[in-house]
Amino acid sequence: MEGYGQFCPVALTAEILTRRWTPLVVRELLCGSVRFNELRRGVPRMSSSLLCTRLAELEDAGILERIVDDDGDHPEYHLTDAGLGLRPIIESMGVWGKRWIKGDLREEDLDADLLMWDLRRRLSTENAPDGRTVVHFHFEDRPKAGRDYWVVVDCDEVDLCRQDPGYGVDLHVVTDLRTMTAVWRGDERYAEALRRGDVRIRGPEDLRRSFPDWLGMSLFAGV
Amino acid sequence: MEGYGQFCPVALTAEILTRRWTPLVVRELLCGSVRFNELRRGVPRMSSSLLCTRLAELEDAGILERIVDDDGDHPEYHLTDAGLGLRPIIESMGVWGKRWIKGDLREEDLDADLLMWDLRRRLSTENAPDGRTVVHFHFEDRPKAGRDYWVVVDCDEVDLCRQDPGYGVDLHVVTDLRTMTAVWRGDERYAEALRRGDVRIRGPEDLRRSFPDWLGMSLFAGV
DNA sequence: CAGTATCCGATGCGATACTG
DNA sequence: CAGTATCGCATCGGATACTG
Repeated sequence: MEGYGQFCPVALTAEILTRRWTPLVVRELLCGSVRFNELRRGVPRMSSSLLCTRLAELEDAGILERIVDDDGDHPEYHLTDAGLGLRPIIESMGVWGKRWIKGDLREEDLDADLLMWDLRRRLSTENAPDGRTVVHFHFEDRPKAGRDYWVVVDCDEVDLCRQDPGYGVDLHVVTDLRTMTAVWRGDERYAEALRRGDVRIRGPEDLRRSFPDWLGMSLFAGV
Repeated sequence: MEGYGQFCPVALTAEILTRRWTPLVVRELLCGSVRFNELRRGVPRMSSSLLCTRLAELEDAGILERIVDDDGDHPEYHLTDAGLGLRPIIESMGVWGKRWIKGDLREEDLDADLLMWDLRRRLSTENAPDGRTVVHFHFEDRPKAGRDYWVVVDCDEVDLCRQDPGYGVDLHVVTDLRTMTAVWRGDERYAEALRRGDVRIRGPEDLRRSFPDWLGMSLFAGV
């Protein structure tokens, strides 16, 4: 891509930051992803080759460092100070999007994998019950293959599975993807969705009650 | 351009805002440009057809309104509230660029037309001398055709000319484009450039002395 | 002044396959 | 797991010319 031919700092920043997928890769890094395949899950529709290219560009721009531990060969990508400095940009993009992009989400922007991956990351282990808790999410409007997710919360670890991990399920959540996404984004209140029956929940009373406290929501839900 | 297929507000914003030239068009609008050809001068390397397309996209996105006065047909582009809400994004991009993009400006990012157009806009008429003042900028490193600019300050109006307006010149500024750009961006202090002889100035003592007070600098010079 | 229209070329990017 | 390599198409956008 050609540059803009402008000395203005906005233009110089735009040259780096407005390439396709780049803001989302930075968002993932800011959210704490460090491994290649972690990043991939945050931008599932991006090809691995393009992710590679973008990571290299970001490294060239001094935004991240690729760190290879000398014993293992599991590289990690860490934001530099310059990279951390991008937070206000990404954050204000999120705030603006939440505030001003109106209307229902497009069908093609719903993505259960992504939703569950985000949810996993923001789930509050502190507020979750002690011991191991398994939550089964069932998106009844999805095709069979992509309908079920199990979230295993154990101490400060959260695992996301596509198969029943076999420990038994403590809490069943039955809903549709659009509703769960809206709740996650803070477009809709959990309690309200529950009341309307768009979310159904099955399990012991105390778990059902505490669930919304540790479920977590999008970073921008508050806007 | 395909979307990102994500419900995340950052992704939704990025779909609109990261198209080529779009952030710069928004920057111009935020700086107060409202007419088509005003905007063009702020993004001189952008083709008029593409500017058209972008303006239409921004209108569709609810970021600006195209206002046609019913008597004349001189449309104006005004940011909506949503558009004004983009300021934090553009501003943080500028701040980041100023802070973190290091090294000398590339030769191809120097642009005398753009510099003078920016400078015209930020010149402080309040601090300028009373009556009409003509400042002649001469970029000695530029080819003959793009070397000379005259800035006419009169009350609260500032005009930029490519020909000597013929009122006589009150202040001559001789420099090179890189130095003037660096001073404008706040990378270099005016006084320092003057001392080093990279800027030479000719005219009455009082004008020479007050000049830096009303010359103005980039919005991001302070960073 | 404020755009449209048209054309064409580069290249960005998606898809797919392959590797240590 | 963490990438490379290759290929080919679509489309974006630059250039240019034209208009009311």
